Amino acid sequence: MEAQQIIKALEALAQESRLAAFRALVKAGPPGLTPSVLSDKLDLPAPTLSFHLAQLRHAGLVNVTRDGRSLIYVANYDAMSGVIGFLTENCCADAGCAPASCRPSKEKNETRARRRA
Amino acid sequence: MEAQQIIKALEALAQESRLAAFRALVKAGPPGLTPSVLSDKLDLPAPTLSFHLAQLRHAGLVNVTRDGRSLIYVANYDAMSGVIGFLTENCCADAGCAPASCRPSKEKNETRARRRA
DNA sequence: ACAACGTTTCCATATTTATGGAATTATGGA
DNA sequence: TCCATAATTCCATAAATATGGAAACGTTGT
Repeated sequence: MEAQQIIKALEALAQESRLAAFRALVKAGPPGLTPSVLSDKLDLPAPTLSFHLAQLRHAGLVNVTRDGRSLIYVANYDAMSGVIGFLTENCCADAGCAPASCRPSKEKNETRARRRA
Repeated sequence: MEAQQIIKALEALAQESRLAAFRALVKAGPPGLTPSVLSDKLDLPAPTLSFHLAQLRHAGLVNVTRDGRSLIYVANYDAMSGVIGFLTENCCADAGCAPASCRPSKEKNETRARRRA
C-alpha cells in the first residue's frame, strides 16, 4: 500500500463523524448499514453524512451497493488491514511498538506492505 | 485511549510531511533527530517543519528534549501503540482484519480499549 | 558583551475541509 | 403515471490547515 493511499485513509478516519460512522459499519459487519440508519444513529443531517461517506468511499475504506431504494455501506476490512499493516511496519520501532500479540516476526522494512494483490 | 485522542493522532499522521517526519523519527530510533537534520532530509523550510513537529507533539506522537542549541525529537512508541491498538480493536472485524500475526486473542469488543489508566 | 547558530513564533496568504438547506436523481408501489 | 421514499449533488458559507519569509528567542563559543 502506497503512502498516498495510507494518507487518504488516515485523513478519512481523522474526523469525528467519519470515525464514528466507520466504527458503526465495522460493528455492523457484512450486512452493513444504510445512510438513513447511520444518519439516525449518529444524528447527522443527510447531506453531511453523505459527504462523509463519500470521503470514506474515496479512501477505499467502505464499499457501497444498492438494495432497492436503499444504499448499503459496508466496511472494507482489507483496506483497514492495509492501514494497520502500514502503521505497524513503518511507524513502529522494531519491537518498541505494536500491541503485544502483534509482532511481524522481524521482517525487513516494508516487504510485506509491498506485496499487494 | 479516548477517541478524541486517537483523532488527534490520526490527524497528525494524515499529512504527507508529518507522516514522513514521523517515519524518519521511528527509523532513527531512540537517539532521535534534530529539526535541522529533518529539514534537510525532508527538504522543508524550517518554519514549516517546526509547525508540523508541533502538531506531532500536540498529538503526543513525539517527545522533545534539548541538547545544547539543538532540540531532539523522538518518536513516542507508546502513543503509536495506542493508536494501532485502538484501530485494531475498534475498526477491525472480529478477525476479518488485523495483519495476520496480529490477532488480540478473541477479546470481546472494546474491553482492552476501555481499560484506561 | 557580542556574534553565530538552531529553532521557534509571528503573521499574512492560499488552500482545503466541513456544514446543511434547497434542489435533484433513483427506485418501487398504487 | 404519479407519489413517496432514500440518497445524492449543488452551492454558499464558515472554519481549520498549510506555507514560508521576517523577526525573535535561547544557547554556546570568544
